[in-house]
Amino acid sequence: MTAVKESSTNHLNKLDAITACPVSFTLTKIGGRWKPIIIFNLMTGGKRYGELKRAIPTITEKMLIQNLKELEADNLVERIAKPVIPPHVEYKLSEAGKALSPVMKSMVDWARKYNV
Amino acid sequence: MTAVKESSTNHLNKLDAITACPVSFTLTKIGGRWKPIIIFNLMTGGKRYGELKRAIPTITEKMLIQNLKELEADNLVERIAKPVIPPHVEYKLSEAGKALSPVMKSMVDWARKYNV
DNA sequence: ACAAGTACTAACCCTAAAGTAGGTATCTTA
DNA sequence: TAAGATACCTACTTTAGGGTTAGTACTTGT
Repeated sequence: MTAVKESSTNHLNKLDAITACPVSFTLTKIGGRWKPIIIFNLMTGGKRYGELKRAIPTITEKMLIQNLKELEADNLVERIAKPVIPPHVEYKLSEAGKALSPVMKSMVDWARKYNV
Repeated sequence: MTAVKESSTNHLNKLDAITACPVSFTLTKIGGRWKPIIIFNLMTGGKRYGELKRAIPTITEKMLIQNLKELEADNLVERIAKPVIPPHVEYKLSEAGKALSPVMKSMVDWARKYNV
């Protein structure tokens, strides 16, 4: 999906961090510009591709599916496609995805207390 | 410190995310390759520059001070320099920095439950 | 016949984050 | 006199994340 140079120090350090530090591991799953926002939007229930797109107006379609695919590959999100025309695809949080809510909540609490 | 193109869509989207989503805000403070690791190392108490460097062998000096400076600018870390030769500088978590421990803990818990 | 709605895909480019390689100052100790 | 210890700094290069633009398939409504 995104070409990665597996021999680069950059990549090796990343792997190191992920395996050595659980926080880093979690961050690779929910980090990035869009994942927290997508997950947040799915917290209130499953949504169609188009609904997500409208809910997050500034995201491009490329970023939206790319992130959805990654979340799906990481088993944080389930994709439910109904074989109809026009397509009907719903994305919803998996168990692991829902289990992120305490993580998100603690971050929100911290942000509210210590922002500016 | 790091030249930023303020007019880029990339940058604008980032600002959007930070202001709209508290999770994104928190992630800008503790995200990246090294910050979680540095913070984790400071959780057990203040440490000198050199101690941190030895505790995180794969980090380069550039990345170490760069991240320490950012953490300091964000008031997550305090820098205490004793005016002696050779220099003696200690870094310790601020109140806001210590307050991250529930955030880190929830991430660790999630990682332990849902990794692989 | 053509636009609209749906959920994507692929090619390409730009930039911020990370890494590489070198240098600085001051004092103590050998 | 020169090496070692300490905490940095600067210029440069590489990598990966994000953005832009265009196009796909299939059917319904006009």
